[in-house]
Amino acid sequence: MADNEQNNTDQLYAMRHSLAHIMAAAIQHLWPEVKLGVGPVVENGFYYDIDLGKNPLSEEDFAKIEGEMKKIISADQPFQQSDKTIDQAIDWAKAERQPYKQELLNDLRRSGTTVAQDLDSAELGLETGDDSKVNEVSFYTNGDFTDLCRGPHVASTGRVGAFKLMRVSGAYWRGKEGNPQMQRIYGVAFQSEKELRQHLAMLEEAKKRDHRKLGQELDLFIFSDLIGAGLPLFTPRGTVLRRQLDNFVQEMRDEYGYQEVSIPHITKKDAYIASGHWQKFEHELFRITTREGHEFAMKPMNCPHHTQIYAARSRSYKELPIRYRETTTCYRDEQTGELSGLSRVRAFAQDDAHVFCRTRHIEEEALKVWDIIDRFYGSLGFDLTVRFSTHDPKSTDAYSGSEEKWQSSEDQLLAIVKQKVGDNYIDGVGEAAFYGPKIDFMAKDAIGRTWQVATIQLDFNQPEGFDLTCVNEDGERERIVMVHAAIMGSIDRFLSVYIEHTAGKFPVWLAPEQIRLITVNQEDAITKFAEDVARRGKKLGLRITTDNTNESVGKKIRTAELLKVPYSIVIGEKEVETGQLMPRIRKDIEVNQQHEQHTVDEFLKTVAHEAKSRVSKTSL
RNA sequence: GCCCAAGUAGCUCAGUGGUAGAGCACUUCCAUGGUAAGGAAGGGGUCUCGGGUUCAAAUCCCGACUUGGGCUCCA
Repeated sequence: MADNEQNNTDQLYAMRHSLAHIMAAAIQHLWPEVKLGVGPVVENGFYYDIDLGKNPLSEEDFAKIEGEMKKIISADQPFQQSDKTIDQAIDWAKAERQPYKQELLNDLRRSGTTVAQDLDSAELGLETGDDSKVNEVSFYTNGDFTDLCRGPHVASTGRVGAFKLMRVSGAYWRGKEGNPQMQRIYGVAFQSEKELRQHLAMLEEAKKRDHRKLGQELDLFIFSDLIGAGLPLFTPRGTVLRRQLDNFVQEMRDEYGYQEVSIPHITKKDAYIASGHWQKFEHELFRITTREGHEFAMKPMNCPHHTQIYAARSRSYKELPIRYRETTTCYRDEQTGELSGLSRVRAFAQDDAHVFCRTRHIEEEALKVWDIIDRFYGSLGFDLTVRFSTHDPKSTDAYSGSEEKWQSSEDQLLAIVKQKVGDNYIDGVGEAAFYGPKIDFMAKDAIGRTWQVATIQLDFNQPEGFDLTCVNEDGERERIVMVHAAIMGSIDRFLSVYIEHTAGKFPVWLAPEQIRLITVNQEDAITKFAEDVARRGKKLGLRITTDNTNESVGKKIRTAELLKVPYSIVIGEKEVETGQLMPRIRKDIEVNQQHEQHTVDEFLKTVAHEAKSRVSKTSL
């Protein structure tokens, strides 16, 4: 990062941090009884956690708060730093009746740290030098408001740029479920009005692209109160999308020697005891008790089932790697508050695959998966970043297996990461699965947001749990390893990302409906001609429909346009006479060639070729 | 699961204690149309569900369900 860029980043941080204080001060002016939590800087802005007891504030209060903030800003009060000893600080918190601050300070005195989260130490006046014992804490004052704070701040309240309060939501004190719920007031802030406006415009754009909205408008999927929360139902159009995306992935996998398998959706609980999932995820399983009292569960993942296909007979090292793939639905009893559109559901299709292999195969197998990931996301227009997700040595009970095993498998994966991207990856300490480290892929979408998508996981634990072996060159049983790989991850979740990425303008190969024929009227010759074109299109594998309804041409064009059909073609007397088509092409595909004439065959073949080659741009 | 907000026709929404509304969609009729909404008529709602307050509840209160914004969680 260039120096002045770094300066800008620091400056923005100080502005946002200062705004958190100004907001807290404003809220305290308006509600003197407010109990303050912490108020850090977050992406695009800041928040402050507050507690107003039984009279919480609502978004309707924002205008009032912003007004008060503006007063503080125009007063241009200087931010003044001062130090207190811990005891003085605790006395201050008591005198101010700020129990949350007092709790933080007490923790600080007790242990030299607030124990909880990184967040806290960023908030506190902690100077955690070499010595963990802290004696002094830092405060900042502006006007009549003083807060425990490490800084930095801008020089005075007049220098905080442009901001807007966005929303209020619940948040647990110090992020712990057992703690009281506070209110978190979010604001966004930028150096200039222009940047703020740009950010708000991006949010508007995101709203327009919301996959829940587009799913409704483009007739892709629905939810039913009768069926239940988090259980999406896909319409014929949505199902085409899923099928096409999945075919793409599975065809690539087959190139690399994967074989499709097929498993039932329930299993005895014993499978999850063996895999280690039971003790960790017992409460997130949909459980079923048979009439004879046996306990089953809906499968929340597929690895245990797949291991049993592998383990059904003894395997020679010569057969390895064995690669199973399967796109199949998994079921997880997610908490209702976590459900959201297609992003988080209770039943979702995974494009899952498991490679059973020897340690020496890991690199090659991981690189094959990586290759599929590159091709898939490349062709859909996503940029990927890589996260190397490792275990957190500090919380050992979250993971299975010995520290030694973890080290060696992480070293192995890291070598692969380095080979592919050098140092160009994010460290994901604590992001590993409980059974092994992962390489996770984050896709950046068309409006700059990133989403976790694909994953390659190394697993040395389940082969132990299920006693998976092969017979090696010496005739001995040798422990194997598993590589888990999902390209889309969950198709449902991937669709939510992809719908928002494309704003519903799917490339021809994915479009639920590729060509729509629009008849000018319902005369026999015209209807017959349209039927003939449709028949020929279908023969070429195209998804082609005819709108022969008794509506005006303008209306029918509008309908096709709203459904974002790539090609619509008006069919009237002219077409019947000349045998030429003048396609109306969706604007994002190709602007210049609207209404150029093509023979029916020429047009259909070009579109069919376009669909088959999975390119995004028309070559008409 | 927790905090806050919302739920009115298939969809988007108006209606705030006194007989349920609009636009689009749907049905029928008229018009037979040329690149983003032709015209008319009609059908459709126990106001999510269950309790309560009231002479009277879509409207106020409580609970459940669903949705949204967060928190917590995510194999």
